[in-house]
Amino acid sequence: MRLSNLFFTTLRDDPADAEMPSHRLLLRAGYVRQLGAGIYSLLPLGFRVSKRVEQVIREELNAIGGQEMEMPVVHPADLWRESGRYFKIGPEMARFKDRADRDMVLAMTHEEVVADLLRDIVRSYRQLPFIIYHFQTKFRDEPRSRGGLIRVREFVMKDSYSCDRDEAGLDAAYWAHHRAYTRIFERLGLKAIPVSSDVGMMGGSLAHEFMFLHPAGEDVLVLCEKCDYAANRQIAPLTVAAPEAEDPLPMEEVHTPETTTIDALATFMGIPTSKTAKAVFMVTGDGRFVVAIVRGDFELNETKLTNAIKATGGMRPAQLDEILARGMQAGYGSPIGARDSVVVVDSLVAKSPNLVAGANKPGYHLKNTNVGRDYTPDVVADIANVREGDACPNCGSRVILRNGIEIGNIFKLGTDFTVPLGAEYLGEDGERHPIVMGSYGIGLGRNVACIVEAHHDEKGLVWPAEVAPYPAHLVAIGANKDPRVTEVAEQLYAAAAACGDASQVLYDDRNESPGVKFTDAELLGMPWILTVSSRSLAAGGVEVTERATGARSIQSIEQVTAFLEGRAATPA
RNA sequence: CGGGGCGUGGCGCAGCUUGGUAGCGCGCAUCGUUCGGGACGAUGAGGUCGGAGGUUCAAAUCCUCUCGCCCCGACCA
Repeated sequence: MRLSNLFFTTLRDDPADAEMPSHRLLLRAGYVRQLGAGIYSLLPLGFRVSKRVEQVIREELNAIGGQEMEMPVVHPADLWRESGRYFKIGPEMARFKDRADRDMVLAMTHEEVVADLLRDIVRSYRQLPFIIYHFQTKFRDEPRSRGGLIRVREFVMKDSYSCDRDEAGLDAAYWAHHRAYTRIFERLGLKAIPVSSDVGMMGGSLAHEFMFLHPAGEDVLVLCEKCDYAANRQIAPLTVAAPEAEDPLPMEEVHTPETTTIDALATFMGIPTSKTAKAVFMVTGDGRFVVAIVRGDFELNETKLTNAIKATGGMRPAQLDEILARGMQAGYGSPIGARDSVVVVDSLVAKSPNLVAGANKPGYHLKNTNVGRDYTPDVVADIANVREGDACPNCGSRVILRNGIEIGNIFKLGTDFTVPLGAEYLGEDGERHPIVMGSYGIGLGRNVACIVEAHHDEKGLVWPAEVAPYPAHLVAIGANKDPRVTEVAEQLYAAAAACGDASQVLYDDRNESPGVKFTDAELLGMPWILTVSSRSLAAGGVEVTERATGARSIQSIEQVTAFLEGRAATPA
């Protein structure tokens, strides 16, 4: 491809809106353009990267027996009513009516469509198992998109679905995906850590997320310093030992002015935060008011809380008036005196004697509160966040916390969709059984962005060869001074073009100064920069620069030609 | 949804406080010179100042409403 003809432009200045390197560089180098919040166009260069990522995924999924197909983006709402998700999912699902006034939705994912196809097509156990997948657009109206391409509302995802006779089959398909994902991320140049994760709105019994470590990641991972334990903090169990038993002391109200935070309270009382109980007021999506009690030295884990009380529709912090309406007091909140509420107490609180809790009265706390004696929780469960340095649930060593970006996930769905939709097969035993499903996703754009996060420098993009839009960037310098430069450059370009894909090389044939061409070549980030100039010709051929290392050498025209024709792995 | 910020030519920005003919850098076009690290000169094109309403003799500037985008949080896979 000649740069003089490529649909792109590079920007000298950083766009004001772009903060993350991936966002900034992909905009500046002319790979993508933003259309709206969380909605992007892929320009030809960006599209080629995306297609190459797609190809890596395709190859590895085909290798585990995946069959590629395509499912629609627009679905009848009835299908989502059948699974129940039409009612469970909030405004993040786009809903509209067609001209005949039928309710329609934009696909957020495709479990329903798969289950619908299964009930239509699968009759016998002989047709199982199989894995189907597609690359398709999803729309999720996230309340907030951020970080450029990392978190968008419209995106292409590879989603695959395993369909099995039983749990054992699902298990095999699940781990086959696990292995395929490991190979995919390796090939993409992404260090991906598989972590155990919450099953979330997908339901199911087992799930892993493949995480790319990044400070801007929205998930917190719990990683063991010693062993290979790795989990999303949303589900990492708390392993903190119960404090030593104490005799319960009489409960006592104390005046504690202006101590609306745990820190202020602990300082005022002269006690460690671990001797306090913190009340967090939440409202569930299904309308319940929750008083969650964790120890003062811990934070509430909303995912654990959600699971502990089987809340649907998520959870939000309660508003002040909602708290007051139930006779409780923000800043001095307490389970004692809670009414019209679900009281959920963290397991560790239940084992910690004589804690200082709020009195539900401004300026007052209660000393020596004890679960069971002073109040009776509706639920006792592990609802607190693991902290850095806590003990690993696996080996007991210290855990560390890191932020991560989810670049892929695998879920054991089981029969969560096939039962409600009636996707069954007739087994060898002559009985009807629901098909057992798994669901596995990888977001293309997010992976592209993470590849950039992992592979760039101050000059620009540095694509791994596996996903680079072109293997090489050919730069002609001083073409109007020395006709041989044009001659050789054109000859190299023709050699690349002649071997099938006319796009083996990006050829900067523009009438630009050397500085512009070099700067753009580095910004665009092809793995090899091939410079033809009077100087290189005098030295015996083409100057070959490896983008990643900056290593330069002069190579013969024959050698470079062999590379461009695919006969040599590298030009140097 | 809460908090904060920003909308002025393709990109980055000034002008707004104190109303008075819309500016700068880069980019773009043409010509010439240049050609191994974002060249130089000359000439030129390009903007309903996000939108609507209002105040005023006069609005980019003041007021009201509204739309959009970014960041933090809530939220979400």
